[in-house]
Amino acid sequence: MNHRNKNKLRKSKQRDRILAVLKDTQTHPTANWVYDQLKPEFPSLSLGNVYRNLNILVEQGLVERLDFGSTFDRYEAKIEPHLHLVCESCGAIFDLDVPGEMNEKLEKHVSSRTDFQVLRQRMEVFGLCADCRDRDRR
Amino acid sequence: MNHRNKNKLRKSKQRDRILAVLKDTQTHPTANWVYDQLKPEFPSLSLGNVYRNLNILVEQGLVERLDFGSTFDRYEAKIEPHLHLVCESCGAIFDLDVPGEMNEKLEKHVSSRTDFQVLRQRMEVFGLCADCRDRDRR
DNA sequence: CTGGATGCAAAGGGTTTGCACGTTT
DNA sequence: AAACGTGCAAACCCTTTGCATCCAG
Repeated sequence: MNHRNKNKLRKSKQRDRILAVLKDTQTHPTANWVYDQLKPEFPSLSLGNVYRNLNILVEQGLVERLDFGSTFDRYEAKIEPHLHLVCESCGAIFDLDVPGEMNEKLEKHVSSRTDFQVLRQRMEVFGLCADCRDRDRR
Repeated sequence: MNHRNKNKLRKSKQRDRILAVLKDTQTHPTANWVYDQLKPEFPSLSLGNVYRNLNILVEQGLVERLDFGSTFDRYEAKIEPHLHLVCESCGAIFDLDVPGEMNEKLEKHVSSRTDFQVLRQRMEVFGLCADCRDRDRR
């Protein structure tokens, strides 16, 4: 898919800042949002380059690509495993910790029944956030 | 997003067959795969119409759209909640049951800590399937 | 008859890529 | 100097949509 060699990566201010922006935010931004954030800082920045660097960061394992039902990808800097609460009405995404031991339990469950080697997990809950639920009640 | 009225849906052989194909398969097909399956049966079938009907079926809650990292959507007929094992090497997707009570536990966890109303859950595990793991060992 | 369903082809829209130039090592 | 990084714009590709036609109710 990609023939970049991990050992040959150079420093790049743009890439550094893209990662920093992702680490700073509590949201789960789109590539375009990241682009908007950095455009003032790098007036010549191109959206294509944001995509390129996001892909590199994902390859490096520093950033995770999120794929919800929406039409475009969202990204987040990799942190502790956590649960995503996705509002199906307004699209907001909230983070929550995973119930204790649940990750371990799930992995054991898979290992005990299959030969699949688990590298990472994803748990998501879809529904209505408080605001949208209230709005629907009117 | 869509202004179709659920009460005004008519029967359609194409839509019936699309759902049937999804129910018959153990895989998690793309729209194009479904199209290929049905093209011999409906020589005039168009890919656009497959997409239209898949969207209708998703709206009706009969089919679920899956969004993994791949470039195109996959679909599956709605059945019992289950776990997806996604191979990051070959893209294969396997189903597995969810450990007992885990769904309930997760929902209680969310309800007890937020005002988020849970409608559905998604649990996925990414890693390497047996074949790909063996291949990597060579 | 009426209005949803379909085929066809064109348009959409997020993401990727080729190329020439800029930058890091 | 060599090779990766960037900007720009065009290309990609899956998905959606407009429109004339078809068909179920």
